[in-house]
Amino acid sequence: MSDHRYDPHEIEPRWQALWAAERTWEVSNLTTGEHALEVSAGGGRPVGEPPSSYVLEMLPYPSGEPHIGHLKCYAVGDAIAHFHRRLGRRVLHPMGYDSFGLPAENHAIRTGVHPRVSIAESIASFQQQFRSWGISIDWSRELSTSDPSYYRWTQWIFLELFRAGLAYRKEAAVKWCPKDQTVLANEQVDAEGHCERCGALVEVRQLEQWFLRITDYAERLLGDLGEIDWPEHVKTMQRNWIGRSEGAEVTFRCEEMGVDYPVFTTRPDTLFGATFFVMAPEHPDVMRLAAGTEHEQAARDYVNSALNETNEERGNTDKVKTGVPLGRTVTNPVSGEQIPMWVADYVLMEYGTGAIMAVPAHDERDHDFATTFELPIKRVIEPIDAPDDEDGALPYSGDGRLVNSDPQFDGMGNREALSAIVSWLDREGKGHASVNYRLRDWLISRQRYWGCPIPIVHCERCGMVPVPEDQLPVELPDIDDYLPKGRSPLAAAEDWVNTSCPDCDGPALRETDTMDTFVDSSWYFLRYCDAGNDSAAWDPAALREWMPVDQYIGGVEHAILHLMYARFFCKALADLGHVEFQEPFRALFTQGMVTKDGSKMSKSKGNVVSPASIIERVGADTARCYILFVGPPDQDADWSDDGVEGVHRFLSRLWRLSAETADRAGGPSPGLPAPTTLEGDELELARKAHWAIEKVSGDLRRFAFNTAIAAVMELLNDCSRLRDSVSTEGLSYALGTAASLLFPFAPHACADIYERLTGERVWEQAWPQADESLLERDVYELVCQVNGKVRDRVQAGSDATPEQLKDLCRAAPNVIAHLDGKELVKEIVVPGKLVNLVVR
RNA sequence: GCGGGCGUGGUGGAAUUGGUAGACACGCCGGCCUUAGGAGCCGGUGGGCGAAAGCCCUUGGAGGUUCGAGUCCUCUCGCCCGCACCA
Repeated sequence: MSDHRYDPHEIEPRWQALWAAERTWEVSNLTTGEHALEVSAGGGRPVGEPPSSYVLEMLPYPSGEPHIGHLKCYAVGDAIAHFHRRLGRRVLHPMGYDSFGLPAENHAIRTGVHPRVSIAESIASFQQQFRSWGISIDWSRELSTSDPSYYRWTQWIFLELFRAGLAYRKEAAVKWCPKDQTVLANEQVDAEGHCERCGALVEVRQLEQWFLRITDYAERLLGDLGEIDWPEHVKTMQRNWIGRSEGAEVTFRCEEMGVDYPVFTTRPDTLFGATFFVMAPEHPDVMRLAAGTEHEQAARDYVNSALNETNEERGNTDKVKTGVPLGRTVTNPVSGEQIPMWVADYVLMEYGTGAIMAVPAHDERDHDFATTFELPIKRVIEPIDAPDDEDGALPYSGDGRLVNSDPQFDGMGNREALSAIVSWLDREGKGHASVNYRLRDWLISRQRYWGCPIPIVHCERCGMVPVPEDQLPVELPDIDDYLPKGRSPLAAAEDWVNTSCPDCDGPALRETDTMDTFVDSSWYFLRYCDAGNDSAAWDPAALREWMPVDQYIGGVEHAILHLMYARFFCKALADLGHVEFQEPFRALFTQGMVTKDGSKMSKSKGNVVSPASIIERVGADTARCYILFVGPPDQDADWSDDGVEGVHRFLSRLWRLSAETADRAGGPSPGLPAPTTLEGDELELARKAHWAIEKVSGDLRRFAFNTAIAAVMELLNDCSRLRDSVSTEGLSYALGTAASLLFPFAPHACADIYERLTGERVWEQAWPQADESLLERDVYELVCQVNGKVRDRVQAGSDATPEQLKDLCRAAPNVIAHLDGKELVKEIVVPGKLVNLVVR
């Protein structure tokens, strides 16, 4: 035994230094001309591989230090990036930081350190650690969303949306976080009505805010999901969030007030069963309707208490229904009946029109309400299977035939009646077919300091005026007091706020709200394509080269918000002529969480495994391999220190055997020559190497990194077993292949091994190709079954005919024993696998 | 309630198209080497019966389709995730 010892602390920094010095992972844009020749050469790319690849992991929020989840995400992305490179593709694999936002600002409030300073420290820490992980990043394109050179273009995009009418201001009932003192997007409030950031109970306030018109894109956001290679559960979440419902808008008229009230319903077929009408407490007409009636005071009390309810209280479906009558009626447009108007908190202002027709016989909620307040319940749909069952349970929401409606509809199937009734409403001018979405417009303004300023000036004479492009960026002024006071801290920066109108030069005030950080991250992947451009957000030619992103990688927690917003931005920018594609991310991979002892890592539980400490102990290659080996990367994985040791042993054995073999060979063998005489163990080992090539290549394409690493482990196990019975050349070939295949997961150790064995750089080598002739075996083990049970195994030639296979099976000793005295009724032959004899 | 997913040895997991269940690893047991081992190497390891050959059982549970089911179908239990008074 020689004194070779696997020492990641020597190996890893050495290769990192080389990659940094040579800028190995940088790619330039072909449009600059530098690489124009390279693309035509094709670089030995296999047929069917596109010339370029954009591999992107979701950009990190730089807070403190990277955690184990980052390690997993970048281990996955880096494996894909390396694999694509070695398939001959030019790979864009950039890095940046989502550096605006509340955590940095709250930290500033606590410590007095300016967010710009604390963010810079975190970024330095992230960058240093990412380099210590050996991730193959093109650092020349690094960006930070809080940098004026970046947010200048965030502001430019905002103004493009503003000019197109896609950014607008309106007063609305909005979610307000009393602790963070800011407005939140609907998506940032959890189901129980808590602020996603700080957990405080969210309140509702009427405020004028900035919105982006994402609802205009609801249909396209839904439809285009069919064209992208995303996990089905993420697409489902987006579909549910968009919440498309088909139905009709039907007008109910209040004759006393002379006002028409449209409602949205998915069940116009039940219109004849509408026995009352309910408005949301927030509906602007509620108090006007109740005024002067005996119910005025009760209605006022009810609305006040409903508005003070939390979402949690109000959303509880088990709660007994509450409401009060308004003392008015509306006309049922099909029956002409006068039905009473009510106000109740089970109707939501933000969905549909804020008012509903109530059909207690065929809707559970309306039924509860009608039961509580003894309102009439009128069945208009009868189940077809039980037409005589007059006492059939109500509410009934299934299909059936119409009863108690109009003679022209009675007896019709309800689905047929639905369209017939809608056509009738349409002809009478009382309604029309309609589609409703759950999706709301995106509220993007925040009354906070550390965000991208909204580039608008408010002028007394000209109104809202966009800041001219040549005056961008509107830079964030430095302030001393970040404390939220219900208006943006920017409002206190008077020198900055007071400005002149770009149009009339008169006195004007700057908009003091900043943008939601999701705006910053909705376009960063475009900026990477042309990160250094200081005359435009991007050169369209640069986007043409890289976009859309070939493989996007990140956590499922962004399944709805970030991924929906980024898709919306692309579609809006495409409509404005700035990009030429509709979908930003062709393929998406969502990695699972890393837990410890079965639960989420957290400081309070004291179960945090820090990447820095694990790398200090076993090195980056081991940490990266372990996190990919522990299980399928889209599933949650529990961190185990014992498991890490196992992977470390594997890398040690691979490195040690390779170093010894390189010594034994007396020097590197360029080109990794395969052994020429292939027989016996030599052949067996070569076959194993080619089996591993085939296995790892397939596994990488389906993100099965755990089985890919297991295949290399098997190859190494064979190398160890056969080390003394094969030639040094044969052993070198197998070990070099192992290193080549494992390189995407353990780049430092594998670069080191490959150089020792061949003198060459593994990342410059084409991905190995399996030799078909070595994948086929001339003999294999034929499984012999009787009645589906394995009874024996015999050697069979690959070229044996089905008849010969049957004969072999029938001749197998243990098969004979089970055939004894039985009648053979059927023989199933699966060539290459098994023969099954069916006997009676 | 609606939608999606999962359930395999002591543990993490494998089985890609309906074709040998348990690859690979952890852990455990035994052995070698060692002054020592939290180093390294070799062997064993789903359960039951058996000296062995071998036989039986086994992928949450119950049925079904099939020559053959972890994989497909029906029902059922348990867990996880998303949405939820969305008209």
